[in-house]
Amino acid sequence: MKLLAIDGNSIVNRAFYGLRPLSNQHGFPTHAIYGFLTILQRMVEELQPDALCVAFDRKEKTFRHEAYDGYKAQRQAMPEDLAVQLPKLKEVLDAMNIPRYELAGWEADDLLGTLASRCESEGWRCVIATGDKDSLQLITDQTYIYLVSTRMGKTTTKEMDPPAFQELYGFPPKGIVDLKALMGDASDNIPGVKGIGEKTGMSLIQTYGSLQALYDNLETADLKPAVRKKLEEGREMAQFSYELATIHCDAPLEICLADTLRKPINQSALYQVFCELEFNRLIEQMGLHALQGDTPLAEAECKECLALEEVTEKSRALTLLSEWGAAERVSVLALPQLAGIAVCWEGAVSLFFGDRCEGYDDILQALFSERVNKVSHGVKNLMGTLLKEGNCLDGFVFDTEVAAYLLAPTDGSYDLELLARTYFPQLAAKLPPAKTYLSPDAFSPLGDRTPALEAFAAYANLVFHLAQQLGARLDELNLTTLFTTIELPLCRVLAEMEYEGFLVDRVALDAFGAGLKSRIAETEAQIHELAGELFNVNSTQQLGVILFEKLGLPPVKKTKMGYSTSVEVLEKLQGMHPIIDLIMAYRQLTKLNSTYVEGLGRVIGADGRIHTNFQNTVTATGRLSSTEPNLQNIPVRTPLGAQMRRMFVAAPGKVLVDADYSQIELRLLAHIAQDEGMIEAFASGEDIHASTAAQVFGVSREGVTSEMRRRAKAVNFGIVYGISEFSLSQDIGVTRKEAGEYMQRYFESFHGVRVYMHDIVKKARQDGFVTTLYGRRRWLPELASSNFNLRSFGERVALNMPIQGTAADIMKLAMIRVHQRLRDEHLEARLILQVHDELIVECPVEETQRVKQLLEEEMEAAARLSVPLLAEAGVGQSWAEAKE
DNA sequence: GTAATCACG
DNA sequence: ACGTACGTGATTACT
Repeated sequence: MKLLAIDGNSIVNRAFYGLRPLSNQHGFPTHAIYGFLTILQRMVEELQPDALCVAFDRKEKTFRHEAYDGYKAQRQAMPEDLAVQLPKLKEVLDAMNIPRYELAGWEADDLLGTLASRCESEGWRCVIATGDKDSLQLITDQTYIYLVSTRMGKTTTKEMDPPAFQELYGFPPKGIVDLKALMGDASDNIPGVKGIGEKTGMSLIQTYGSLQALYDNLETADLKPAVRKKLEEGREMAQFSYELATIHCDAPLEICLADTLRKPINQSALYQVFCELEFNRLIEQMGLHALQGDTPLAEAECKECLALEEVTEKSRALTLLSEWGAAERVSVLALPQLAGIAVCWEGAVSLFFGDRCEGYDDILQALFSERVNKVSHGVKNLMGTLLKEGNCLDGFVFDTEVAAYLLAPTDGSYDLELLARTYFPQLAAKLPPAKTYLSPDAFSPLGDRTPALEAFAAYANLVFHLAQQLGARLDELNLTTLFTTIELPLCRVLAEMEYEGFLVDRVALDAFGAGLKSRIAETEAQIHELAGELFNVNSTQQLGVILFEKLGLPPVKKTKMGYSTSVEVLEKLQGMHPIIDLIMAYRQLTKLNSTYVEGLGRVIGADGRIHTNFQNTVTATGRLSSTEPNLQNIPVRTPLGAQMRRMFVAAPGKVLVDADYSQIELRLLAHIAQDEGMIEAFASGEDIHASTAAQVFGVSREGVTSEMRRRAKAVNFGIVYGISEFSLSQDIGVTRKEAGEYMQRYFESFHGVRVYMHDIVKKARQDGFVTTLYGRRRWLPELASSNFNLRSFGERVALNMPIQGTAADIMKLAMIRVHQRLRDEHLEARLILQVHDELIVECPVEETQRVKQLLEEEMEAAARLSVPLLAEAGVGQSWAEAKE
C-alpha cells in the first residue's frame, strides 16, 4: 500500500507565489487552488498512490512555537488573497473525497510525520509531498519526500529517498534537524546560530555527524577561530532551534489509515465548486457534469420548461415566422452547413431540419431577412454559412460571442458551455455537452434523436438568455455603442471578406517553392560539410551542440533548455565562422518554404483562392487576427520574402487596390496625449521620425542623418510599447546610458507624452482597466500584483492598449464605411484583406480610380483627431505591386 | 502539449 | 535588485 500525504499549506503556498494570478469574474482569487490541483493531478499520475490525504496547519496556538513568542510574532501574516482561497480549497478536497487533517496547535508537518510513522508500523509506504525542506528529516526506507518547487509557472519535482538525500547533503536525513539548528530557517522562524549559513553548517554536520557530537567535541575540534566563537555564543540558540526544527511524530490524530484509501469523487459537488471557481479546463479534462436533476434550479432560470417543437410543415413555419417578426428578438442556432436550425423565443424552441421540413429554403430566406430580429452566437460564422448557401443575412441584432469578448477580451474562448457556466451556473448544471447535438450522427434517424433535439433546443434557449444578460452587462460598462456601431456591423464585412478570398497564382507559387527547395538542399549540404557531420539543422538542440561545443563559438545567450540559436545570437556570431551566414540563409529559406509556399499551397480552395478566417474575438486589444492561413504575416521585410507577395494576385480583368494608414499609432499617441510638439509635427506633414530625431539629437531637420532617424524611429516605437531604456539600447545597439539620454531628451521635447504615460498608468491602477477612444476595455489585474515583472507588464499594457486598440477601432470603422460605400455606389469592388493598418480591395480595372479615392477618403474620414489621419493607396496586378 | 523560432503590424 | 517593448499565428522538434 502506498499513501500520498500532502502538506497542504506548503503546496498551496508554492502555487500562490509561483503562478501568475488568476481570478473568477467576481475578482475572487483562484490561482493557488488551481496550482494546487495541477500539482495534485500530476503527483497522482506519477506516483499512482493507493491512498491520499492532505494535512493543514492550525498554528493559531502553535505547539512548537509557543515557547518562543518572539519568533512567532515575526511570522508574517498570510496574504489576504491566499487566505481566502484556503476554505475553498478545502471544499474542493471534500468534493474530491480526499480526507484532510488539521489539529489545533499542530503544524502540517507534525501531522505528516505522525501519518508516516503510522504507515511504517502498518507496513505501508508513505510519500510526503511538500515544498518544505524541513520535512526531509522524515525520510526513511519506507518514507520518502516528494519535493515540489514552482517557479515562473513551471512546477518541478524531485523524489528524495535516503540515497538521494545522502548524495545531496553528505549525511543521513535525520541530520537535517541538526543542520537547521545551526543555519536556521527564516521562513520557519528558526533562529539558528548567528553567523552560520548553509555552507558552514553543511560541512560541520558532514564532519561531526550531529549537533550533539559537534558541541561535545567543540574544545578539540579543528575549527576556524571565528566559527568556534560563533558556535560557543550560539550554544543555547542551537539547542532551542533544534527543538523547533524537530518534527513531532506523535500528534494525537484519530485516524485509521484505511480512511485514506482513494475514493471516487463526488461529481456534482466538484462540478459545482469548479463552476464557481471557473475552472473550465479542469471541468473539461475530468469530464465533469452535474448529475441530472440533483441541483435545484434557480427559480428565474427554471420557470420555463422548454416547449420543444420540430416543424415539418410549411404552413406551421409561416405562422411561427410571423410571430417572430412581431417579437422583439429571437435566438437562432444553426448546425453545420445549415443542416438544421433552432429558433428560440421565450422558452419556445422550434427546430427545422433541411431533410425533414417542407419548404426549408424558403423558411431560411424569410428567417434571415430583416423582418426577424435575431441574436446568435458567432454571427460572423453563421453569415459565412448563409453566404455559401446563397441566403439572406439580415436582421442580426446581437452576438453573444462578440459580447462576451467585449466584456472580457483576455479570456480567449467563449464557447457556449463556458458562458453558461459563467453567466448561468444553475442552468449550466443541467446542460448536456454541446457535442450532443453537434456530433455528425447526432440526428441520425437510425438512433434515438431525442437527446440531440433536447440539447439543440437547450442551447438555443441558452443563447436567448445570454443575449439579455450580456446586453445588460454591455450597457453597464458603456460598451453598447462599440458593440452596435462597430463590432456587429463588422461581422458582415468580415464574413464577406472571408467568402471572397484572395486569388493565388499557384503556378508561380510552385515555381518559387521549387527554387527554394534546391537552394535549401544546397545550403544544408554546405552546413553539414562545415560542421563535419550530418545533423538536423532545424533542431536548435543539435545546432547548439555543433556551434558552441564542436566549433567552439561563444554562447551569447541561453534559453531554459540550453543554448539559444536565435537570429540575435547568430548576428553577434557573424564573421566568426562561415557556417553562421549559411544557417541564417537556411533558416530564411526553410521558413519561406514550409510556412508560406507549402503552408499556403495546402489551403488554396477549389476556386484558386485562399479564404482566411478572420477571428474577431481573440486579441486583447481589439485587433483582428487571421488563421488557417494567417494572411496577416506574409513576408515583406526582406527582398526574398517580399517575393511571396507576387503570388497574391487580382483576377483577370481586375486589379488590387492597397491602402494603408500612415503612422496611425503615433498619430493616436499625439492625439490622446494632446502633445503639442507632436501634433504640430504631424500637422505640418513632416516625416515624424526625422522630426523626432531633430528634437532628440538637437540638430536641424537638414542635419538629421539616416542613423539618427533610425534611432529616433526605434524610440518612437518604444514609447508606444512602454519602453525601458535597456530594451531600447538592445534594439538600436547603443549603451544603456546613451539610450537613457535619448529618452530623457525625447520627454523634454514631448512633454505631453510624458504626462500621458504617467497619468494613464495611474488611472488604470485606480480603475482596474484601460479603454480606447471608443470605449473598448481591457482589464488589468496585473497592476495590483506584488510580482514586479507582472506589474511592469501591466503598466506597459496600460500605455499600449489604448493606442493599439484605438487604431484597431478606427480601422474597423473604416472597413464598415468602405464596405457600405462600395454597396451604395453599386461597385463590383470587394474588400478582401485587412492587415491591421492596411486594406486590400479587388476591383474591375475600370473601377480603379474611384475605388482608390474612395478607400483613402473613407479611411481618413473614419475618425476626427487633433492630427490629420492619412491613408495612401497603391494599385497593381499583385499585392507586391499594389503596395509599391 | 510546450518551447523555440520567425513571419507580420 | 528585479528583467527587459505591444499584439498576433504557423512550423518544427521534442517530452
